[in-house]
Amino acid sequence: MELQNIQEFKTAPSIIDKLLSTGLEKSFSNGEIIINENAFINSIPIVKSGCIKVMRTDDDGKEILLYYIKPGDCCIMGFLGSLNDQISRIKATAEGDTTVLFVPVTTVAILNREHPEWLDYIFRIYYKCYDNLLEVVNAIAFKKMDERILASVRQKVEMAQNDTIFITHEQLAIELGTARVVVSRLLKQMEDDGLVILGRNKIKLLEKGLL
Amino acid sequence: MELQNIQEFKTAPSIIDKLLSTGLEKSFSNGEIIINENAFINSIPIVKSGCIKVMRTDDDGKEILLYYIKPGDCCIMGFLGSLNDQISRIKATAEGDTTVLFVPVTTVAILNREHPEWLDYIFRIYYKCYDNLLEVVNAIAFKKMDERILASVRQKVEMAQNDTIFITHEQLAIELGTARVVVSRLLKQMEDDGLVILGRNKIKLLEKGLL
DNA sequence: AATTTTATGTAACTTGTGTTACAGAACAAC
DNA sequence: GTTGTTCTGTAACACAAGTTACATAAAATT
Repeated sequence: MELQNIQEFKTAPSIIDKLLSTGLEKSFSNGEIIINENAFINSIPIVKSGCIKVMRTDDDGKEILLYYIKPGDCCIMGFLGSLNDQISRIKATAEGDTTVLFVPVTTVAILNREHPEWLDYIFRIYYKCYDNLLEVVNAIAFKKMDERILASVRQKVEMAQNDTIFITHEQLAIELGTARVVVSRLLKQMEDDGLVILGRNKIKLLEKGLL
Repeated sequence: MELQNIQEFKTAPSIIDKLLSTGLEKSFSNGEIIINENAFINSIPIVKSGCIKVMRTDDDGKEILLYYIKPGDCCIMGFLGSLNDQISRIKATAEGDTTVLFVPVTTVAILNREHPEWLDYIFRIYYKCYDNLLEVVNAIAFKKMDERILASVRQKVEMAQNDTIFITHEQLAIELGTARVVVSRLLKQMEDDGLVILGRNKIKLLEKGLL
């Protein structure tokens, strides 16, 4: 995904010039930390390729997955935190090999002022993140763990564009904020129900599990 | 709270003029619905006095409290939803007598373009809401119900600036997305532990409950 | 091949929360 | 005062999820 493909920038190529000329491109391999919890942020990461996984970490080390940032999107929390001179309350890691363009806040300040298309972009991404977060709240508050596991597997299958995903129960448990045994137990149940087929380090989603 | 007191507007009184000349002021009494779930939004509510309570409603009618919008703040989700021609996924009601200035999206579009101070305002509020939501996620995911009840009571005590709040267990239960019996049970436990004193329709927070 | 590490399966148990049901208390309406 | 309504207290139970403990299986390392 190149920046040219971001819908708001198509009519304003000068935005892209500004981003590329002042931004710093950086690559990360799977699992690498991009933004640490409690890190001070002074630039905004725009995903060029790959994917960023955004987690919230509790004071006592428990984590939970918030959402993924896909190519063409940016980490809006980084954006806002930097504007408000705040510290990040989230942890962002690379999901697969990922290339990120870090845009300094000084550039953002200029773009805010001079390019309405940039604002359209920011507001669109913000809405998306916010909406995602609301879904997370809803899921944690009202859904049972088996539903949440299935939803998570479905999402990963869709992202991988492959009915088989490669992940351990432990990793899934961390993302969902629960314990490994719980995930193993429920996945086994789902296998008995014909929703998935399990293997070491992999989960295959069957047609029945698609809906 | 008059708009003059919003920090970003102090150096840009023309924003206030624009808001007042195009906005529509409306008053609500306690509990009245300001934005309905699934309502289409075409204006942004800025709270002048009182307070707006923002809840998320599940498909099957279950609710959970997201946050409060206090005087000088605005409902950012309404803002974004309107920009993206989206439908509201939240329900906003008046918490006590509340006066709201509804600013049409057309005005917002102009302000975005012409007044950097307006953007500063929007971004500040946005950050605040986002941060609030993250705290909600954290609470639901990792805190036990008794902690959440106590936190809720503390928040209400602070907002009321009075150690006694007037609320039924049922109302508290709805806000926390649980059942009334659960709240009654845990509150009673908290009373036994000397954290609160209970009465019909009221909860008094004791010093021991403050920390 | 033998050993170690990592991932999974399973059982037994605890705990927190949701559910149902009902009784009594406080309050409001008549 | 009597009646009806709303709120709270409590008990008994159901169930989802967390916890501990250990066995087995698969992969990696030596």
